[in-house]
Amino acid sequence: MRVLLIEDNADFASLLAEGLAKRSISSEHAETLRDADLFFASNAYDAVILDLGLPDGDGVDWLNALPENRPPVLILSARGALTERVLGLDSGADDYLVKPAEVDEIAARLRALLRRPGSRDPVILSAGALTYDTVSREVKYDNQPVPLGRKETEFLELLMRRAGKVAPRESIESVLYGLDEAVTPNALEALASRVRRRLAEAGADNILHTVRGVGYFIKGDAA
Amino acid sequence: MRVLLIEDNADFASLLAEGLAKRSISSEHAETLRDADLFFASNAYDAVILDLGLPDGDGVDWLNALPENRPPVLILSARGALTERVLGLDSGADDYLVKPAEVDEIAARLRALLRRPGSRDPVILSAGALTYDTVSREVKYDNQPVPLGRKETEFLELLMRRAGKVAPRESIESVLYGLDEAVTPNALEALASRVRRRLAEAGADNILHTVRGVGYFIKGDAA
DNA sequence: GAATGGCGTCAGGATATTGTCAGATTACTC
DNA sequence: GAGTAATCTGACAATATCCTGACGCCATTC
Repeated sequence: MRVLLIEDNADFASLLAEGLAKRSISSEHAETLRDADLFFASNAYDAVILDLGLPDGDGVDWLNALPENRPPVLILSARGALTERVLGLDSGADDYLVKPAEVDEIAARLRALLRRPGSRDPVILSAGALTYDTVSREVKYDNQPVPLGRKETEFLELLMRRAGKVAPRESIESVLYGLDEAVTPNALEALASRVRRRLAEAGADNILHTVRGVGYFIKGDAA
Repeated sequence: MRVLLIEDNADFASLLAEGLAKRSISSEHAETLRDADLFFASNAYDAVILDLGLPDGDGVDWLNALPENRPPVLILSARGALTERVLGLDSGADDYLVKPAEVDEIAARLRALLRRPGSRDPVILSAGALTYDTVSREVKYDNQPVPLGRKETEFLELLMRRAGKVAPRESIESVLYGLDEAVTPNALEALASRVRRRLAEAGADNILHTVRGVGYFIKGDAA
């Protein structure tokens, strides 16, 4: 396992690097975000350990600027307040630890992060000019907010998570309504109709498509 | 988002469930591992919140017994010792929080977990340039979608499942139409004709072949 | 506690799918 | 090459599926 350690305190960094090495995790050390960019451009890492209080910018901003197919990021910060932790996680970090932290736990969390392969979903999903922020749950078309109800939003999110692919009816129903909750098959159709109207009112036409006998889908970015 | 909450303390569980609900995370509650198994067998969850000190066994053991393509698991335990945390994470948990924990943070960590989708691989059958997604029920030729009706799709799926081999008439009929449903032998022929036309319109010619007196087949990948 | 908006249900209408029929076409047998 | 049986295909009608407007209930909000 190979990680990039972004940390401005050189003493702490070397101590941590040594501890990780003992646990078969090799690391490279960047002291600034600029250095981190350089390392990042030329090497491939399995994970990133990111400190937040860096001399040349905020770690969270840097995180947001990373490409989608980045390795998992573990924030390791002295800022331990709840709002800080939530902000960090919702900015796309995969884990958040507060200093001081034991090396054993850092190593264990890195292993946990690497166990789940596959590209992560981006914080913001998009399909054409339509975007969905998975954190704030806002839907926008051409950067203009589209007002949607809870169920309506859930429905759209589900479709955007697999944009371009058809989501089968039963699959949608089992997510929106539980399996126990008895609901008319028409409920979903009414919902789709409402979502279409809302989208049309925002200028988004011909977005939500039906596949008769199967389900619904939204055209992906490619098409 | 839909999570399974495994927690023996009913008061705490309902409090947490309520808090999650306010953040648009719906949850179902299991008090024992046995209950959890039942819920798990019949429903699909996006994530699991797992308490460790349960009446009928240890949560970590239960975790180990789960199948590989399980949803992500967040352990929420009063046991906060370092060794406990490392053990939990190395047993397959994707995150570990120590009680008491803020609902905001739990929600943020759940969102972070869901950003990395595990194995949601669709099963895709293929025969030459023709592909069929068994989940979304989409047929494509040269990555271009082929619009098909329900029966038409069913017919094609059946043939693609045994691509290269001939599917006997009666076998096809018994699948498409029940045994009780009386249907003209011509129904199948009409279906095949329609499917051929649809495929031809998508540029796929000479795909669906007839074996006189036996049935239909599609050439496999080898040929 | 009233008002607002989301959402499930019902009903009527629109549309696509599919079974049936009939005639044309193809493949096999002698 | 003719005859026969099986299959193909176009048109049409029946049916399943879906869309949408109206209504009422429930939850959330002020």
